[in-house]
Amino acid sequence: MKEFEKLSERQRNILYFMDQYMTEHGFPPTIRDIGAATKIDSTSVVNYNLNKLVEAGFLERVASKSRGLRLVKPIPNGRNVMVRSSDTLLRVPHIGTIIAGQPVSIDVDIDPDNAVEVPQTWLNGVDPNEVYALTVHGDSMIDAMIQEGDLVILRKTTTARNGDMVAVWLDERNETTLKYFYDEGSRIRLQPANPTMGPIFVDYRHCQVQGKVLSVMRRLK
Amino acid sequence: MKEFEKLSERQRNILYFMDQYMTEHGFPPTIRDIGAATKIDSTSVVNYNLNKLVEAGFLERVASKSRGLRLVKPIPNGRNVMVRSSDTLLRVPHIGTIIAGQPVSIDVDIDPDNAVEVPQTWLNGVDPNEVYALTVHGDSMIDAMIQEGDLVILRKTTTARNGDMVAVWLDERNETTLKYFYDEGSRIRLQPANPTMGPIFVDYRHCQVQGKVLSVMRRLK
DNA sequence: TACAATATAGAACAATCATTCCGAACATGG
DNA sequence: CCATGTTCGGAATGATTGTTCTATATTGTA
Repeated sequence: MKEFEKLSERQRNILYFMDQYMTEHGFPPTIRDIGAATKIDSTSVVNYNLNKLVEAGFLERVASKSRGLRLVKPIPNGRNVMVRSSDTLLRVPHIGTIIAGQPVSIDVDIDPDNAVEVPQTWLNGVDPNEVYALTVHGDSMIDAMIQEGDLVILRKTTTARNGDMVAVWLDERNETTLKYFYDEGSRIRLQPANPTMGPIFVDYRHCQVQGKVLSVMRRLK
Repeated sequence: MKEFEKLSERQRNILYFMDQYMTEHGFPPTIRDIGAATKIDSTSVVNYNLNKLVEAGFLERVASKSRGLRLVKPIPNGRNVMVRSSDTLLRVPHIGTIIAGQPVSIDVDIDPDNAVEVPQTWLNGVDPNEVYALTVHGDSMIDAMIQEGDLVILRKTTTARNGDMVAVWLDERNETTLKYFYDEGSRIRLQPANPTMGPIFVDYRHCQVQGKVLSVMRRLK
């Protein structure tokens, strides 16, 4: 990154030390800590360079507060664990599994312990309160490019717009499936994500939307 | 959580405030900050309760250090962003795309601006420094249950164990692909994730492992 | 070269901050 | 009820820590 290279060596060392100290201790170092670590034995010089780093956008400071220091921009080859991230982790209730042979069951009483932590980004701006997660069971979602064990993040809804991937309950076939939704007036076309597979057509009365898929996450072993 | 309920109201308030203050400021509050927020106007009482919380395993303290305080156990209904043991958002360098017709290119100088924020959980405990992310281009990964636009989280490695899903470069076929890896001694079997598709067999000399897939994330529109 | 801007060093200062001590209030079990 | 342990309040103490000031180098530039 160009911006990082523009910094003086001392300033880069300060950032590296901040990064390391934060991950190690969970709180920022003092000016004197920084000085000791970067071989600057004048607090004013450390202070000077810290202000430079604030100007450069790498740090934020809170005046007159001990350790009133925070990394706000990730640094190359750093842990960057404690960098204030632009994203937030949200706890999404994990309310069960989705199996082909059953409608999705949405429990009313949500166990807060039973939650998945998902970056807010992956909710596509949807209100977190109407989002839930399901684990996929069985291989029947293969035509949706979804396999056993995948975590599906859904938005609670009973309607859908064309092009949405939705979880639908087909009472005629007695199965739940994940497909792209297209309302063709006289019928609903449900298109598999896998382009090698053909669509299925159902009457809208036999096609109950249970949720709109926001994202799919798969964890390999 | 049973253990949390055993705490006094003051102690629970302290934890909530800690959690809030940490996410807001990026560093822990002082004893006086805590006192002001929880309506305890004696620093010694705050100090007393902080030590109780250390005994209960919710906090860690560093003696005689300002703000030498850290949450080590997630609290119910808290943000828990800065809790050491809870899930953390990590910045994973997003170093390009994976396309069937090309080997994966791993740039040496990583641009930290080009990063994806991923919950640490999804790294399966792998050292964050050897993890990178790629976006999938083209439909050629369909047999790996991966489609256009998917984000693949990989661990940098040139070796693989049986059963790993790996990104491999097949110089004979001139393509990169994601498959399950099985060393059968005389040859390498590369098994698609999609069970309806058959494996391919290659000589190990023509099968260069570029990374092990840790997880796959798909964001629907 | 001369001038200005930037960077460094050291010291003194002032505010922040954790610790400690004492005594009182409160609870709990015998 | 008493005895014991826990929790609390207030204040004093001393160490930690950020800020400021002055003086000196270093660098870049006209």
